[in-house]
Order: sequence, then C-alpha cells, then structure tokens
Amino acid sequence: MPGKFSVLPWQNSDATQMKQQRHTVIRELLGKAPIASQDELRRKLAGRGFHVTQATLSRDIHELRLSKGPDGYSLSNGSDSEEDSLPGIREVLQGFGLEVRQAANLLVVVTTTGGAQPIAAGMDYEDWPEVVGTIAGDDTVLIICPDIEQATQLKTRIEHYIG
Amino acid sequence: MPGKFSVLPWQNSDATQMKQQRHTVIRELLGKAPIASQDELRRKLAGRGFHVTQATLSRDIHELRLSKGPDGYSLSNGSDSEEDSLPGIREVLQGFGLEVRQAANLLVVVTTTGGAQPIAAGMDYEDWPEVVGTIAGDDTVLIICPDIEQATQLKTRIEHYIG
DNA sequence: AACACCATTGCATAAGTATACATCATGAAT
DNA sequence: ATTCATGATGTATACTTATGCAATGGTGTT
Repeated sequence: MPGKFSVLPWQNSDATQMKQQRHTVIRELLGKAPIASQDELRRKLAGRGFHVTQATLSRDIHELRLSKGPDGYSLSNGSDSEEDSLPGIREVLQGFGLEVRQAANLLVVVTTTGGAQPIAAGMDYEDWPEVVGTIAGDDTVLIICPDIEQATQLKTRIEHYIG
Repeated sequence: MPGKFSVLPWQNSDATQMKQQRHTVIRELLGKAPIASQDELRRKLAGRGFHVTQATLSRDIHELRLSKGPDGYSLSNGSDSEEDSLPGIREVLQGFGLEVRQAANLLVVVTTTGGAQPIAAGMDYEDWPEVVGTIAGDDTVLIICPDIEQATQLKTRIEHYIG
C-alpha cells in the first residue's frame, strides 16, 4: 500500500483504548463547563486532540449514559454502584462498642475513639425497624428508637453483642 | 358565526389554566412509565384529552426543566448547578434529603452523605416555630419539635419538599 | 499468509427537538 | 367599544441527535 493515508497518528495503535481515553476526557469536560450540544462537545474534544464526528459522540453519550437537561449534558444521576463489604453490625459492635445507655426512647452507645461512625453506618445498613435513625460523633452514637419499649429491646440486643 | 367548531369544550375557557393542568398530567405520566420522545408524550396526553402538538410539548418540557436521559424524560436531576439564586430550605431538602422518619416528637431526616449539615443550617435559618432545635451528623439530621402534632405536620411538609 | 470475526468510526440520512413567525383569545387601558 | 399588550398555540422549518450501512484496522485461527 503506497498511499496508506494514515494522516492521524493516533489512529494507528488501538482504537478501543482511544475510545476509553475519550470517554474519560468527556467526563472531565462535563465537570468543568456546561455542554449544550454534541457539536460543542465535538469542538472541545478536537481542542484536546480527539477528532471524531458527532455520530461517534452520540454513541459515546449513550455508553456513558449521560442525560441532557436544561443546563446541557450531565452525568446520569442514577444510583452509582456502591460497593461495600461491610463486616456486619455484630462484629463492629463487638470491636468498638463499650457501653449502652438508655434515655427514654433514645440509646447512647459509647465506643472507642473513632468507632462511632462505623457503628452508626452499620446500624443504618441493617435497617432495623427499631432504629429510626442514628447520629454519630467521634466516640458516641445516638440511636433514636420509635418508643421506649423498642429502645429497651434494642439495648438488650446491643449489650449482648458487645459481650 | 354559524360553524363555531368548538368541539373541545375545555378550549373555550382559559388556555393558561389548561397549560397548568397539562403540566401536572405530564409530571404524573413521567412517574408511571418512561417516555422516550415528545411524540410519545403527545399520544399519551391525547389519550387524556389534551390534544397539543409536539411544539407545545417542547416548550412545556423547557418550562418543567425536564431532563432526557437513557431512560427517557425525567424530572430534572436535583444536583444541577446553582441555577436559581435561591438556596432555600426547599432546594436543600430536595437536593440532599432522602427520607423523613418520625419518632414521637422527633424527626429524623436521612440525607445523602454530607448533606446533613446544610439541611440543619437551613432549618435553623428558617426559624420555624415547630422546630425547637436540630442536631446534624453526617447523613442524618435530628429535628426536635415541641410536640407530636407539630412533628407530624412538619414531617408532611418536609416529605413534600423532598418529593 | 489467508481468512473469519469483531469493534470502531464516518457518512448519509432518518428521527427527534427547538424556534421564528402568525394567529387567536383574553384582559387592561383609553 | 376600540386599542394595545400579553400569552398560548399551531405551522413550517432550522437545528440537533440517532442509526443503517460500509469501510477500516486489529485479533485470533487455520
């Protein structure tokens, strides 16, 4: 092939990898300034060395699952993949919990320093009916229960976990 | 005028009011099933007695500030850039609030991570009579109300704000 | 090497959305 | 009542986005 019109050097190597990079740059651009149209995005990408057509960007936008709203394109607000390998409330309480106190329908869990947040997060995750909500400081967790009975019941269970 | 083709009775009275009703129905439809295009929306509205053209819907969608994502149109995503200069409690709750739970005279607002402080600050600023005080953690706000009745009332209002 | 396969892309165009302009209805001011 | 301003809407069309098709380049298989 004498001609071989590969004017664009970046096209030589790997197109797939190129695509990944382009996607990354698109995300980056979205964070900086609003982008109203695919053609505007095309121009901005061109300024960064990515010369593609509107058609390609239409496909990219689908793959990135972007949304177009009144203020232009944006990352989809869909629930991001939250991956947590929580150790379980039992282990956390046993590891950090020190004491449980009750005040009417409220429970206060005294923990080792820095242990409050993990315990509160664990309690929230368990989604127990007797836990209306939690507030965690540094070494204290406030647990709000619907009523005194359930608070007492939960207190017993937590004490059992703590040991 | 012999003909007077007023086939549609609702057209006679007030067009502006008609528009309001249409907007309400659009919101309602959005909640039920995904709507992929303005023409699809047009057909569904027609089934409910609203016979308008795609052009009108394009304008409605702007006014309602809807977004179009991979799954069709949806109510505008709360985390948009600061468009209106009104960071009132309404916007803050809509942006960060997830759920409200009641425990007697206490309310617990579950928020996105880091959203508790802004909400609590907003509540304090509003200086509502049914808010005795607030305590904010990271993703939970505790609101103390004078009594159960006012707590219930406030809960309803907050739920309305959240959506 | 020759071949089959698969992903990516551009081109041309279909499909979908926004808007300039004209019309009609309503309400306020004269 | 007449005039003027405002707002909602339809029509036609400009603008924007999506996609069928074919070409290209890389990979793996024989």
